[in-house]
Amino acid sequence: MNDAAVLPLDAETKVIERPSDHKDELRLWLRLFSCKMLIENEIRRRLRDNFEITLPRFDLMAQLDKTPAGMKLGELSQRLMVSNGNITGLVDRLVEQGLLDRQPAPNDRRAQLVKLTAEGRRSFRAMAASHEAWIAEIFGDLTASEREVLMRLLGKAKDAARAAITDSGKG
Amino acid sequence: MNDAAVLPLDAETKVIERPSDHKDELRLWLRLFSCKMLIENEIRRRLRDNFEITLPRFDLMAQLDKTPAGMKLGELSQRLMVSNGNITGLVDRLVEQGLLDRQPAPNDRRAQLVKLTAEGRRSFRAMAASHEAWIAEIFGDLTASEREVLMRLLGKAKDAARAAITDSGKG
DNA sequence: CCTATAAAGTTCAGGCTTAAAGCAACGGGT
DNA sequence: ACCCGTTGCTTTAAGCCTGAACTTTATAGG
Repeated sequence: MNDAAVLPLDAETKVIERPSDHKDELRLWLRLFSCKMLIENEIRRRLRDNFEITLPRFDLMAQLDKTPAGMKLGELSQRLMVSNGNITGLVDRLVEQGLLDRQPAPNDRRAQLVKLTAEGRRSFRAMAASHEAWIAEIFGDLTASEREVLMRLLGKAKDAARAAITDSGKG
Repeated sequence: MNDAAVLPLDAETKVIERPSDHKDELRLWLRLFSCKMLIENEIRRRLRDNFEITLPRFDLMAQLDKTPAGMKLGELSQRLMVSNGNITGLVDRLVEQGLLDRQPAPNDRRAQLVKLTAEGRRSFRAMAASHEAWIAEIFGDLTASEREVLMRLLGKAKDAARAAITDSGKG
């Protein structure tokens, strides 16, 4: 997933002469992947070193911080794009840490509403400030307009991906 | 990590009036993340449904397919950007499946060389063809020049991230 | 040769993640 | 009221992943 792994095209994997291969799309995907991996690993390390928290827990708290009214577990699962059962365990651990609060949802005895506790919110806000600065630092070498273009193209890629997914009958 | 979670800026999280916050970098990161997640989940599903293989195993085999001479475990760990111990287990399972082959490295009794077996190579090549087509399908809505720009900007982001990481004394 | 340091892998505990199966509650149709 | 498909969540088994401690081998300096 590293450039060094992709760029040195040897004789076997030469791209040029083939009429309709798709090596460049593949390279784009690999670069997207490695870019994400690089940043994520660093953020994970800093969250651990500075706040002794894992990235998944931080991400979950970030979602909750945006919705003070609380969220249902299934909603969290959609936002974080992970499986149902994953959220159950993650919330369990955060509740045990005293950062989250589960309560029955009104009008639906199946569902639960999850919120940040006061401590959870305080704790998250402190971390979020640093986190935001780290991200800004990492993307600092890009100009505002480059960031804008990147944002737009990633949006387009995302839409295209979603279209490809529903076409293939994921539902 | 979904746009729906990011775009609806309510009163609390308004961006405009603040002079030097970094919400746009954050949104860029979130979009990169969700874009990767969307594609990865779909690829994982297709690999599973069509070939009964996991994404990490496929990725590892992809690295080995590029270097017929074989790779050391540490090299794999760097390329895939995952930890050492992770590779050990992944290789164990692939060897057990008969897709990989471990052998002692020449001139260094600590190291091992890992290669695809004949079956592993055959198996990978079959999967790789489909995989490449899927990626092309997913990125199909982007024009060649859009892909080129995206590639360049992601490269720049990657370099910037690497710089930020080594600056902070990761060594 | 001897020692110190570094490097390559492994092991371990703990946590993250998925897919699949299961349970309870909802809601529409009859 | 009853059935039935759906939804919200939990549970389980298996696999993925990390960080840290550890073993073995290599390498450099005396």
